[in-house]
Amino acid sequence: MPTPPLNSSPESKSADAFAPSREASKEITVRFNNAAVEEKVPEKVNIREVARQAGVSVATVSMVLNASPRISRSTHIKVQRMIDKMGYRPNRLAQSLSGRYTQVVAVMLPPLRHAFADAYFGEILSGIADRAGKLGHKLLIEQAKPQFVKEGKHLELYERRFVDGVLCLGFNEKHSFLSDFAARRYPMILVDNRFGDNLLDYVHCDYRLGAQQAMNCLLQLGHRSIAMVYAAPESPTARDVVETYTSSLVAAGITPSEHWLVDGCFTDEGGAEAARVLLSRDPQISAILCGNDKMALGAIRYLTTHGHRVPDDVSVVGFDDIQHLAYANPSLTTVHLPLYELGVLACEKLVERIRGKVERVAEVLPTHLVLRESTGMMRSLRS
Amino acid sequence: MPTPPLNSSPESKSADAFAPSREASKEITVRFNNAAVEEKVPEKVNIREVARQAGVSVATVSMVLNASPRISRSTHIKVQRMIDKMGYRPNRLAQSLSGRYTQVVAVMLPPLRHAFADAYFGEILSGIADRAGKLGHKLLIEQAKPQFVKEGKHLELYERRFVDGVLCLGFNEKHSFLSDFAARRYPMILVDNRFGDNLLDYVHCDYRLGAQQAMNCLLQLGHRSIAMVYAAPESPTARDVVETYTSSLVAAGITPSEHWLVDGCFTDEGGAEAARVLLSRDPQISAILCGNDKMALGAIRYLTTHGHRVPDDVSVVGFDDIQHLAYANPSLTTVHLPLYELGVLACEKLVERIRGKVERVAEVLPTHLVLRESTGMMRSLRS
DNA sequence: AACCGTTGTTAAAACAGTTTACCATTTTTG
DNA sequence: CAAAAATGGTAAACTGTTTTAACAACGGTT
Repeated sequence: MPTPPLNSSPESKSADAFAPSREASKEITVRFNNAAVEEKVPEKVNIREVARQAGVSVATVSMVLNASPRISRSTHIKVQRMIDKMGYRPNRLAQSLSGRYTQVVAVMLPPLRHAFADAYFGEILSGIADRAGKLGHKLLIEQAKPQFVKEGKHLELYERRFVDGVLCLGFNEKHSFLSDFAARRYPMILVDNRFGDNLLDYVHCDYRLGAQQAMNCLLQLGHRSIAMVYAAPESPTARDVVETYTSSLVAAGITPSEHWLVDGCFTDEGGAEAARVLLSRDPQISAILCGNDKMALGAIRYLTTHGHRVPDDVSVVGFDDIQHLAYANPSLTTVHLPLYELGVLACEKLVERIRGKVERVAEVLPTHLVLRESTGMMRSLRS
Repeated sequence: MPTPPLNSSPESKSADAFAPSREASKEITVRFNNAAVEEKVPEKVNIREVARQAGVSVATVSMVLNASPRISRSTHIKVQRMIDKMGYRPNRLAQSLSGRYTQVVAVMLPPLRHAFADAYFGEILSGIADRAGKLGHKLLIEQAKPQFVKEGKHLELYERRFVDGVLCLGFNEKHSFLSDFAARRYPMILVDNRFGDNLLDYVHCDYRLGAQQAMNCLLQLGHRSIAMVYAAPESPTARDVVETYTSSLVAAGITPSEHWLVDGCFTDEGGAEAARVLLSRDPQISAILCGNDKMALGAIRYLTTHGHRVPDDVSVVGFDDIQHLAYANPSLTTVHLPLYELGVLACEKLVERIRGKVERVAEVLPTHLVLRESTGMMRSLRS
């Protein structure tokens, strides 16, 4: 028995907040039953029927529904009352067919086995879902399996009018099919990355700033031999981190060494292996900057189980600030990425783009460093 | 820099498999460009236009699209060729409006802060997404926030024709609004739980079997003082585990003690705290059965940091078998829940229910125990 | 030769809304 | 007080499909 059902959740507020919902759902039941009683067969109540019962035209009901200013107050009330009485709900297939928008947004995830269970994606998704809900949009999720792209289903999303726009999470420059969207001017925003050619709309965290914050911290603590576990060099934002790492060293008068750079594949195990390789290459290393928290955790696990104390011997800094890691031992100093906010922003901008309010989306969100226990002063400087 | 983008993924197969997609998307580009060249303004090509160009009626094109046997081979080919040439894609809003189904299924998650980043939900979701894709269905995700339910949006999902059916993950008997679905005969399947009144369709893992497997293991290892960290007593499947735990003890001639039962709230920290409480109540306890892996991990963390060796002093068994935990130290013995398969089955059954092929869904999937390092023989029995 | 059953196709009627052009009333303006 | 403008509402066209009933054309029976 898995994951906390509502009421046993840590934030019991959401559990309490749920209580009224039961009454609410009862109320709805009552309302629907009333409708059923009054009209014997309320099956399939449509706008025409409402218009007839209210003694107005179909156009009038439609305008009431859309709060058109051309309808007088009295008519509005009369029609609205009938709508409520009959329990009428406009069919959104018909609305979208005749109207301009579907009010649906797709989220595309990469074809990783655990894409749906990922803390990083999950945090962004939460932001997207919350904002989409507020904007009255529904969310469609797709995993961009090779087959899916091969059959052109990503374009079908628009062309068959499933959605108005797409948010793409976890992709990088190698996924060139993303350019198909831009080529057809279909609204699409790349989330937490960008393309080198800058033709795609994007919204991402300021990885340069984040890397700078992490490096400033380590340098101020007196570290000179600072290694880095990177990943996914095909991702521009990932390259930002490596470049900033290197230039920070140079700016501090330190000569970067190729021996200090290892690919950790963004995974737990990759991070552990990277730590092993780094220390075997250069035992002087006293700090490691990791491209994400998972790799940082792997590195810490390797270090602590192989006679290196963290942070006494080696300091470790991560990237992401994913949940449930604040409790790790030692807890992880990491660059906090505003992923929830990023999701919110991405969704907001996408809708603006769909509505034609903006032509181009290119936003960058600031990061900040969260100081915890995995970093400490350079050995030689401690009193 | 988060979660592995495709190509740096551990299963590099999916990365390789992705390569062809780029060519595929290019091909599509080419095809669309051709269409554009041939017809100047291919904007909004619809079935009427295809019919005109092909010299047949609209009905004929529709029947070709739906592979009706009433269309002759020659006509079929002629029309299909025109469809391809014009790059025509049927508008699915119109299709659904006129037809019976939307071909969309909703997944409803509880309003937990990290519902989208949860390993347990994620695994089920993967199964659902894969099967939905194969069945030609799209997936809509909703979080059942209190406000959402209060406004009756869960019913709107059907009534405004957003979806044909709903899968509900992570809910229990306290969420009585779920009964609204059954009351209206809207297709809905409760995933990995059931309701006491048995009025709701469900698909869940065999928690009794799982608990039995875990208990058999511990009893065979010689343990007599076996505690249990449960959670969410309002969940019938969670109760299954507690009941089986108790009856197993009785069957083994052991008198269950209330001191052996603590609520761990399904969380990491809850599990740690529960372990503390248990051992303070009864230091004799030599084994702990936990209602999920998170709590088991928390318990192990507490034990190992407080002078109890796992499994030498205390054995721990979890429930779920979530990924990335096989590498924990010590690795966790746990009851494997077939969550991916559960998702597949749930989706499959929901579609059958939608199509009227079945009246009722009530399926249970078997579990199995995964033996790892967190369990061992009772101290006194070791040689 | 009149009748019947296939076979393949079509016109027209759903499906359920939005939007536009137009038409009466009123109200305001010159 | 007539003309112009504003107000409130409506009929009809439109969105893009599926489905049904009807209908030719044709070969095969009596």
